[in-house]
Amino acid sequence: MAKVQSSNGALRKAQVLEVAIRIFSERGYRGTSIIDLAEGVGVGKSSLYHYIRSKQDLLVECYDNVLKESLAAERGIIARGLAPAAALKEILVDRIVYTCENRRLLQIFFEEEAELPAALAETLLRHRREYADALVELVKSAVVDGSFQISTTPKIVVNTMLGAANWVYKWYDPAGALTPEELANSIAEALLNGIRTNKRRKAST
Amino acid sequence: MAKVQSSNGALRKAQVLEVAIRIFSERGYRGTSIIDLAEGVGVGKSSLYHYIRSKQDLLVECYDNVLKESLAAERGIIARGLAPAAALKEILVDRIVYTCENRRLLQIFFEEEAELPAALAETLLRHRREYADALVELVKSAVVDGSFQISTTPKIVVNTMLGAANWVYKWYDPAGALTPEELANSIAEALLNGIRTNKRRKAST
DNA sequence: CCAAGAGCTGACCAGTCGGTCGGCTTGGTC
DNA sequence: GACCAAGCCGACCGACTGGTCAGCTCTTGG
Repeated sequence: MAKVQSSNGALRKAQVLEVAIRIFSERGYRGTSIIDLAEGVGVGKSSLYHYIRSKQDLLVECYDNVLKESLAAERGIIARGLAPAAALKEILVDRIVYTCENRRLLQIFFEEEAELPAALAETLLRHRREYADALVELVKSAVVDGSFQISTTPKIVVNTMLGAANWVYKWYDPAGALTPEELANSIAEALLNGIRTNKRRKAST
Repeated sequence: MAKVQSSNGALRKAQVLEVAIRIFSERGYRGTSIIDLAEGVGVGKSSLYHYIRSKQDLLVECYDNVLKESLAAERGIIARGLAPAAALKEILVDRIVYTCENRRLLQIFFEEEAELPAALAETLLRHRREYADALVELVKSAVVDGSFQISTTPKIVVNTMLGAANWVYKWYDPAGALTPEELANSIAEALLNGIRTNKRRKAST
């Protein structure tokens, strides 16, 4: 009785990943023991191994999720054929919203690279480059079509934007006043329109 | 012979910290064993304990260094009484240069918070808030005096700028073409002048 | 009503961890 | 040439790690 002899199995597996994301993000991958995870799920530690093959597999799954989601989102937006500047903004906003809604997962994604098996580490690097390169191309196009006006290289511009967007995982507060969408639009506009060093305008009201 | 029965002691201690920064940043604090550090320095692991009290002390020292340096730099610039917009840019540039020159240290600073003893974790939070608050005040002043024109809250603007600046530790390549100063100026200008979504200009050439 | 198997477990394993300790080596100083 | 402390080390400690395994319990389908 009481013990429900459980739930579907696939559900349980998803629950394990969910718990892992929470605890990995709190204590770090290495600082989290299998027992921590088992307690988080509410089972003995041997039971975990019915759902995962190893602790590292959980981490790999985290990276796979982020990688797939990120690239798919970027490609999807580019495929819509918007003007470069508009596409760039959409990608930025989308990424910030995603980051807000998956802070813990993104923290793991950005802070546990050293724990990845060599093969995945390489894949990660390749996909990151691919992601950034697409943005660089968009910036170049936006400069050519006149909608952007940049004072440095496209690569630095892209890294600056990505930094501002990714950093959100460090400070976004889900209990805050703004929704992820509002926040994302604010940041994207601040970046694209600039904080505007206003050299010849006077302040009124 | 050959074995130098060593160097001053204080030198040795500095060397230990240097090695620790390198290896912590490569494998993570938890992924680094005392033996790794000892091998890095070239001594047996018991010998390390002549220079440090514990592994955690090394980490604490990393945080102390960054904390002291960051706040001192910010205060120093503010004390010079520049116009808010100019002070903001100086702080930003200074921070980016510092980040370029201490990538590994900054990586530790941003990614090992979970390993800190509770007392230091609190101090860290307080100092971070202090650092950010000073920037928020500068932004507010710059808005009031008309030199900035922002479309969102000062706090979001500051977090956006800090994100772009701090993220540099993730991608700055010391072998790259730009010096830290050049890079810092590029980023600061991109942020402050904006990537400028240029709505009424036409593209020529 | 029973066999099957999914779900779950405690006991166990070999390895590693951070840290300690007693004592050896060595260079500098009287 | 004797002494001494700084520097250094191998051996050791208890705690904990990720992972395995044989076997128990309970639900379900025939």
